[in-house]
Amino acid sequence: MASEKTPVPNEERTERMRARLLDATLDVILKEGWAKASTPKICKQAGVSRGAQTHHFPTKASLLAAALDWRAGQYEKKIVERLAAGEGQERTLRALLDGIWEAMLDDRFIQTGMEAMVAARTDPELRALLARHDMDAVRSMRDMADDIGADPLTLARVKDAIELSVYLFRGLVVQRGVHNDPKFKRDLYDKWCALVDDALAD
Amino acid sequence: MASEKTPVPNEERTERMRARLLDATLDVILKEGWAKASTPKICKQAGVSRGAQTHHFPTKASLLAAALDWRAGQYEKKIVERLAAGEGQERTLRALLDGIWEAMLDDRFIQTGMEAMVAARTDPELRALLARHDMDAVRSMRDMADDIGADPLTLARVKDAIELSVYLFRGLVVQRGVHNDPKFKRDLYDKWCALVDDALAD
DNA sequence: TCTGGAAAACAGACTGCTTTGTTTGGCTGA
DNA sequence: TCAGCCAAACAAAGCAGTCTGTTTTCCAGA
Repeated sequence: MASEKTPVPNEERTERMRARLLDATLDVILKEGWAKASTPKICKQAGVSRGAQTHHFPTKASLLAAALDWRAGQYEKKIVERLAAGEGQERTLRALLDGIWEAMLDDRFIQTGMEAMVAARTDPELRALLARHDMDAVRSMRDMADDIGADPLTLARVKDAIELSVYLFRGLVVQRGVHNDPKFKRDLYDKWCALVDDALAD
Repeated sequence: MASEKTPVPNEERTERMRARLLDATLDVILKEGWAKASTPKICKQAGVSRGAQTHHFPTKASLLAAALDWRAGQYEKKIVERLAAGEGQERTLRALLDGIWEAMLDDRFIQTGMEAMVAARTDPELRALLARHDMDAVRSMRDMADDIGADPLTLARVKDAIELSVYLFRGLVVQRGVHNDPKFKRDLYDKWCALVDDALAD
């Protein structure tokens, strides 16, 4: 009658359930903050029983770690995609900064990352995990400068400018938690770009 | 005999108790992180009963708010003192940045501030409080540039550079929770100063 | 100056709630 | 049948806020 049985393979079921949980984990961290992100809330957000959650992720720490791993992968992908999108246009430092800046504006990835980084200060396991993610992220941002045609000396300076930009943007993201004013952010970004331009155009 | 009774005035008793609690609050946030800073832990750290804590601070939120207010005041004082200390030497942008940078290295004030700022994103009351603190802090940092003899046009640029520095340093503080490498930090600071020098020396 | 009650400061127990991890049992695809 | 998947109940622990009782300071009136 009504029940058309479409058997779902176990492997796929597992994959779906994990994805829903990881997704919900980031959602809850984003909405409630790191401190108030509890497993019951995550399960409710995901529409999953707590039994299912504990089956796939026995401890809360394992769930959070998996979510952050997944997050890092998605973020990396996002950066790469954004680079590929601007394949045609000229490669300038400004274009790179614009790309990083826009990627940084994505709440879901950046805000959860900041929450995790701050929490990692007092959590050794989390710290080790994020240290790896962070090194990868910074390195890939620096490497983006390789496409700019530049002599080795200025290339190093450009890469340093990019790295500094990353940290500055992170500071602005934290700032955003306190004042969320798009215009203010935009102005500051423009000032930053002007400063970098002046510095590198000697 | 043995018990020389020196009655302590209520006013002073209150002041002492409050100070111990506020101090312990920052200690616990620093050591355990925002999420795990509970009132029992704070009381234990302060060597105070929970009854006393609830007497002076009926809710946890009121305790945290008071501690952050106190922190902001201390931080302001610290900056002013540092400025006064270098009264004799010449006022340059570099000297100002050095001062801000050193003040930023103080765990007790900065790390607790970062924890609070991130938590404030999902806590409207905390957010309002920190928004005020932050505006005051940034403004006072900008005002520090007034002592530098400079024409109005470059003065504005110097102030912008200071503000950008503040956000950059905050990004580095967050970074510090993940990698705490003094040399790395120092190198990055030097690169930053070089960049600013290049930008403003046109 | 002395004194007795009011008010404040403090201590500790208790309540209701939330959280995390475990366990028990039914269900489904292999 | 059997192993993995999932749901719900359960146990232990921790937390915030309230309440009761004790000690200390304050202050007004004799």
